[in-house]
Amino acid sequence: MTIRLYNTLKNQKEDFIPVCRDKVGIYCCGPTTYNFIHLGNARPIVVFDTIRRYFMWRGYAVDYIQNFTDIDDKIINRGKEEGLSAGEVADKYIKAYFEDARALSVLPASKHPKVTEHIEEIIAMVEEIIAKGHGYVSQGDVYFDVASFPGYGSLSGRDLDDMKAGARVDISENKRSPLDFVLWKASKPGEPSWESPWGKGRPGWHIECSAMSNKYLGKTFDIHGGGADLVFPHHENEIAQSKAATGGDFARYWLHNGFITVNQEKMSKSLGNFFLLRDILEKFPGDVVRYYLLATHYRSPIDFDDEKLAVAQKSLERIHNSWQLYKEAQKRGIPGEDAEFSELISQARAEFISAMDDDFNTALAFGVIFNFCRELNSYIQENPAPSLEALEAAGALFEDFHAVLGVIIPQAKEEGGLENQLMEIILKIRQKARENKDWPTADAIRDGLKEIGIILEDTPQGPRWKRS
RNA sequence: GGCGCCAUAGCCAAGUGGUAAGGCAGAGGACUGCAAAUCCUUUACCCCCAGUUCAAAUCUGGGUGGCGCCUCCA
Repeated sequence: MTIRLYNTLKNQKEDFIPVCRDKVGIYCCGPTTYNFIHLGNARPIVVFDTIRRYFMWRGYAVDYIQNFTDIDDKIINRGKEEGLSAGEVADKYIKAYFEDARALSVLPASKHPKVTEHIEEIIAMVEEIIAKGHGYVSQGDVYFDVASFPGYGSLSGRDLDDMKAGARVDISENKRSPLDFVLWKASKPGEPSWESPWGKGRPGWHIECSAMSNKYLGKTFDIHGGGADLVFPHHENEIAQSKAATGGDFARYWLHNGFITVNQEKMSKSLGNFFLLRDILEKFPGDVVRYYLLATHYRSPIDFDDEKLAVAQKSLERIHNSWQLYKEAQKRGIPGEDAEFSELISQARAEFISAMDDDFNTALAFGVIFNFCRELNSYIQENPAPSLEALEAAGALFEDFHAVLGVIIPQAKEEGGLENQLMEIILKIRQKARENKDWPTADAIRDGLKEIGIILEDTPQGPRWKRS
């Protein structure tokens, strides 16, 4: 079975064939570090983390590169507002990025290269582009000569004439054509700058990804990911630069995630309708946010509001409850196998793989998981002495789901020593009351606990509690 | 003006030719002192019109509605 994925380059699903057997190289455009990330930024981070995890789980050695754009006009401006240097702004938000990513169970990339640490490579690539006749110097700036590159527009499916017709391209006297874009930008006095053959300046907005992907993944690699709004011009320009400079194929497969909208409008910084991830995380746990992002296929748009997260939380609880029931069933399991139930487990695993193989259909995969949970719950409920072997297989399947999706197994409760001891005493007293059919006392304890944020449930296996 | 995407139950959301996954909400039932959790049952002819086909939510054409990109943007 092969993994199929939707390639923006061809506008269709294709079988995934890696450049190098059993290895996958993925480059994903990371954030520009001038602010905390918002929910819209979080989507590609979670989506491509999941895709990366799936490849790993399927046995590929994955090289996953996600950059930080740590020098840029917006960072410089932000520094002026906050009274910090550009470097300090970048450091601050890179640190914040890792905190946010961890909350969403996003694994660190194989490498997180920064633009400012790859100026040498960038300059070398710009020189190469000029040497091959695709770039030109003008007033200390270096531009890419779009007309010199025949394939320009193939990713975004547009042709040069159409774009010229649109009056929204930046007109600059330094450029030969309005479509040409900056490779190297002369710096203004007081701005961060680096020495180059063309004078002091800094990299243009697209060259960094070409230079860094080339350094870490080579001139031809497997997958390039990012948000759909990067298709044009960012990714189009990357293709032009990279192919012009290296002569390689650059990325074989281009994957793009859809947007998050608010009231049917794109969530974006320019519209001001964005929600910072850290604000959302104050109201909802990270795994709920991650589940919410993965409950819809990655290419579809998602509309956001608080209720959606509340629904996501309830849905995810269903999975977590099933995990809890499984843990409890383990305690009363008996050695031996159960062929019928084991068959259901392998079926669920096969369905999960088939869903994920089909362009990483996490929405379908969750459907498989919910079905599996129902079957497992039934099995546990109907069998006073469930098969340990079957339960072990079920647990392994949960672990597998979790390895890919990252939200299946609830985060372990902290071992609050005193809290646990107190709860033990309280539950013992309440149990006495229940035995005496003193329902008012039993209910008063349960209600009282609820008020301080502890949910108590009486299950056939005894009382169970958790912090709400 | 150019290019592209989407339209499935009260809400969310899979499904891209063979007669509609899943979640939330709702209704009924089992279990329970009650509640929760869990289980069982139950809720859709897939925006409209025309066409292709033995067969279409799924393909084609037209229409309506919504969105995105073409400028920094995940």
